[in-house]
Amino acid sequence: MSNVTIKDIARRLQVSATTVSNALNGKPGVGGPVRKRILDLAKEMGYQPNYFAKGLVSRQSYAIGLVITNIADPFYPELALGVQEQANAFGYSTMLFNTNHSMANEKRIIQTLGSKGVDGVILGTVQQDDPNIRLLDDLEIPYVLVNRLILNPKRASRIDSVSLDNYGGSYKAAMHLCRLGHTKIAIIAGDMQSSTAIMRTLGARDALAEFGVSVPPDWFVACGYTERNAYEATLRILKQKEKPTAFLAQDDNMALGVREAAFESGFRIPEDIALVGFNNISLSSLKGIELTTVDQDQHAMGMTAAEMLIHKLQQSKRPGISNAVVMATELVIRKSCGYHLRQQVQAG
Amino acid sequence: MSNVTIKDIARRLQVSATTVSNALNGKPGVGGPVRKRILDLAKEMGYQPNYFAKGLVSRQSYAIGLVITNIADPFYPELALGVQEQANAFGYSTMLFNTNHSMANEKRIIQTLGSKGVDGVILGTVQQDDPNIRLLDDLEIPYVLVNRLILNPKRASRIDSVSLDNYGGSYKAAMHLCRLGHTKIAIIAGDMQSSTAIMRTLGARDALAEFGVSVPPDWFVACGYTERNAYEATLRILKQKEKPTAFLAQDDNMALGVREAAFESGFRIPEDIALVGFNNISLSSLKGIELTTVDQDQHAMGMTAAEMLIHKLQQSKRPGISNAVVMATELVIRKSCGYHLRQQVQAG
DNA sequence: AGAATTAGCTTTAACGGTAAAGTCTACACG
DNA sequence: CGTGTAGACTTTACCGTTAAAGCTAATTCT
Repeated sequence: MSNVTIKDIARRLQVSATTVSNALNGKPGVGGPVRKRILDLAKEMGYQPNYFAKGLVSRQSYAIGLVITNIADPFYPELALGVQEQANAFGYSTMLFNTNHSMANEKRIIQTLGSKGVDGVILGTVQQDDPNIRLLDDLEIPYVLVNRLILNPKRASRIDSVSLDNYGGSYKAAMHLCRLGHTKIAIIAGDMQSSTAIMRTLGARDALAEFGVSVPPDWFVACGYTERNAYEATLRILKQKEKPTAFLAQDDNMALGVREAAFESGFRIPEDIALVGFNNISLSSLKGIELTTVDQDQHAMGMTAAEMLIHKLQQSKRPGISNAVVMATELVIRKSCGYHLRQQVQAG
Repeated sequence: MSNVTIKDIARRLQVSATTVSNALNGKPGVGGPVRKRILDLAKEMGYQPNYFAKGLVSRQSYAIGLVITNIADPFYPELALGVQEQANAFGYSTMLFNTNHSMANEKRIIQTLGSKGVDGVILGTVQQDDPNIRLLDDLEIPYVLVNRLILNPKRASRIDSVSLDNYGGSYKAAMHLCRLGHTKIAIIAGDMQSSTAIMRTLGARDALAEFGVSVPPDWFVACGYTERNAYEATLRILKQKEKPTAFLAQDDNMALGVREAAFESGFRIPEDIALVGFNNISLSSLKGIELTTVDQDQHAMGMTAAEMLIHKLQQSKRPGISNAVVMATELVIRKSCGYHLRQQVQAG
């Protein structure tokens, strides 16, 4: 941090500190020649305004916090990138924090964020009964939820959010399996405290119901979005006498866990077992994986969330209007459900 | 940000602001009963110290910057996670920035970081003739290089860094191909301005030289670490009359690009073409991919870099000692080179 | 007992920047 | 020719916290 201050410049030019400040900030009340001398000297001396002093006066940090579960989960990097690009475009910086799915961590992070004076927070980790929303309210930190939301309509109506059409995406995925004739379907769900898992489960069940299909309790496992847990759950399911012919994973990572477990148990995908994921992470398109999954645009979601937050920060006072953006999802049909095989049969 | 200040507490308790400050910071000179009353009231009123005021006095932000090329590159999330975990453990927060491989962005980011008053920077994007190192010096921001370094011994001796044994890892990878009998080997290199690519190239060439193998100019392509470029370069190489039997990719992403291009050109891996990557990103172990690659511990690298930086920040003045940690690499043999086929042949 | 120390507090000043209210000059206007 | 006023600048005060120095009364030392 350079240690040239406004006062140093003022002293050298025999003017007051206020004049220097005004000149540097393009404010009126400074004559042309003086202004030029100030600007020139500031550049020459490498003047950098002191962030803390500015923040102390303006109460603005131009920093926002992004809270996610874990940046190493392939779902998040694109989202984080979107947030950062948009934030930077508006002159904001981003502080990234990982909760590792722990509410206690979430709490600590929010407190840290508060004490660091961030202007706002983008929260991607809320759970349904999350007390930390209250904490944000108490600390008077503006926030926007991303990817997840609060379903309770009483609370939701006052909260800004950017989320996915999880219900619709999951509905489409389940429909796809039903149309391919599957009736024995297992659901590998995420964390049922998260709105994503709740809505994806709802969408899937509604689609299955239309075909009169229901999922036996043994075949519905909530795995908390980890590949490892999905892998183990699948091994267990595939050891049972009665086996499903299709797996609906609520996340591509978990789909990969299912995939590994299926292979290890001696099944082929898609010939023996059909598999659908959710999120369309980059590696799901790789040759040999070619996972049928639900696509959405994490990057756009991140950008939208950042834009929404900054917009909120920039309007002087809370106008009482809350905004819930829902982003579209799209089923991407690749090979893990065997749809391509069916087409060949039809053709022949 | 709560707006309870030390002065509010002082007024309510009829003591001076300094006494409140001392009590809250556990400093001596405050009597037991008064101290207790201050602490209780502070908690009751929800006092949060003002970050800017504290920073203005202490000149410490307890924030560090992490500069990488792109968080969406699977190489970085684990590194970022390691940095953050270690930083948090020492009470520091992390601001993440992506250069997108642009030096101009890197410059702007460093300036932003300077003006935000970060205590130090972990830089994962330096190039060989990088002028932004000078910028960091000028701004007097302590920094540590991670993953990349400055090779020029004159400059390097004064710079802290955490890097990989890129030479050794690449040497081992190339050796593996040579021992399998390959003599027609293409190298898909990264950005030759980066130390990683330079050292990996050196290691590979030295290993090949031991077997009398050299790489024709057409078969050496610097792709700037992107899957897309690697894909295109491979398509081009595989259209030539003379084709390599093995590809040495300096990065797993690029290896995946090679893989897709090879499949698309009608070749099988490993039967027709052997492939080695570098980094051992998580998806390289997936069934059907099973990429032979060079493993290292990004998480540990991130943690080490953060620890080194914070250690540097905490020792009062520059002791003049610089520290260059090199982390081990290990060849992970999977199926993309056909080593497992060869064993079967030997066994049969 | 008188001097020296100590605990427990207060006052002052400073960190760097800026808003608000002043001062001073030059010039326009009736 | 006096008055008003706009422009260029300065002075003062404050943001919230803390370091340094100062004060007072009680305690310890000799």
